[in-house]
Amino acid sequence: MASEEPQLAEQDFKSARGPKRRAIVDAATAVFLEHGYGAASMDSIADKAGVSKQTVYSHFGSKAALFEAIIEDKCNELLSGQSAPAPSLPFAGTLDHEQVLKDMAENFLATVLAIPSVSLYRVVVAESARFPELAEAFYRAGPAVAIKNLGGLLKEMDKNRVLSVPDPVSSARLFYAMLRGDLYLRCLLGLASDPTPIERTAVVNEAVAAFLAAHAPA
Amino acid sequence: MASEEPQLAEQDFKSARGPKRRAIVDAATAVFLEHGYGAASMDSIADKAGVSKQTVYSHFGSKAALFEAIIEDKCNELLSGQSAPAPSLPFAGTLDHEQVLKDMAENFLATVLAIPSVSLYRVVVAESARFPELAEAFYRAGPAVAIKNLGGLLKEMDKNRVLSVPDPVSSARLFYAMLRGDLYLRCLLGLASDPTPIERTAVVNEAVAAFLAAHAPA
DNA sequence: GTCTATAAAAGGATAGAC
DNA sequence: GTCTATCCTTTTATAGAC
Repeated sequence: MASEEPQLAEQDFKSARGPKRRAIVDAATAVFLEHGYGAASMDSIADKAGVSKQTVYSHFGSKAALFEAIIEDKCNELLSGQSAPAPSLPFAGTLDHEQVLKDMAENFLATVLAIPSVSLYRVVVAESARFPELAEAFYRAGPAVAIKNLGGLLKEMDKNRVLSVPDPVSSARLFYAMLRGDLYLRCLLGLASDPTPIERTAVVNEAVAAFLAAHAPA
Repeated sequence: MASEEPQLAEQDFKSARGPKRRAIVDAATAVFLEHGYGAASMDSIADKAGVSKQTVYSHFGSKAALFEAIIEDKCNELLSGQSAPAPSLPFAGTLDHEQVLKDMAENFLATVLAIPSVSLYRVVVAESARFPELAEAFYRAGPAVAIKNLGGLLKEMDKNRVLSVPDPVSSARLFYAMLRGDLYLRCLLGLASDPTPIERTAVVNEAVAAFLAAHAPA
């Protein structure tokens, strides 16, 4: 049944069936990320998209359905930067492992400290009780992938004896925890906003230094 | 002006002016922490408190004012466990510094992973744009105090040469960042709930071990 | 102070024309 | 598919009696 309507590719989710859909998606994304689920109204989304409210309901059946579609899509988009399986593993031992970790840390922090990621995190955490599937989708698209990739890299470094990493997955978790430090917390609370590259680098250097000291080869 | 009405002590905030006020505070706390600001209705708070809605408005003028009073109070209450200035500093050098750090870490994790703290954090982060004063009050009552206290302790340990801590405040931030790891994230997302002491201890041991390795005396 | 109504407004969702 | 107009529930806030 319904075999004539195949699953939409990621690009089609936004643009398929006319340009109005794209306008709705863009508007809903902006409104939900800025105001959260409760404070976002279907009226404001329709206004911002330049369409009538009924058109919004024609494309997405309800506010909850629209929210789920937008947020799940945004999880995959924003966190896809962490999906790269890291530098090709066979070369991990020959590269400067400190620089590899610093690059990964920089990339991670630049992503998660950016305003869209902070907004997405706020919304997902706030609505995790009402939309548990979104919380799970967020975790799977972001932290889970990042941990898995870094874990693989650390395992390789352990084999090459440049680091001592008896439990690569735990160490990967610890590494990202170190990066999600005080600066991240202050961004989430709105006390700091859009940190400069200098601030990010300071966090990266401190975390990598501590991580290397804790995993020095025997 | 108004000098005849002194500032209320913390206890009086809840119980002064009749027991109904206390019932309202308790009900509002429960409802706001469970549902967040937007999804909480004044009707549900009045119902849960067993009073009429008008009584709620008589004590607190508006929903926003009630929210601010409740959340700020809860920040001070929940995070006061971190306010103890740590074991008396003169003895810091003579105690087992590893055990001191483990105890602090245990105490910290037991506090922040508990359901009320997780709920409070969710609400404050979610509403940080609408109530920036609450975000600041949260940071000052919790993370700022904890960092300051641990920083003082680390400074003492550095002087006593049991650890090498050139920048005590940065190291304190790093220590707490390590503790707010994957388990904490999963609790915020509702993917894990009320972790067991065993799970907490595993995080504590890993974080303290890494921290000690990174700050081994020269 | 406290309660029972009652505004007054906002917001989610639908009907029906084109 | 899209729009205008409307329904109806929820919700903040207030009026007025006791």
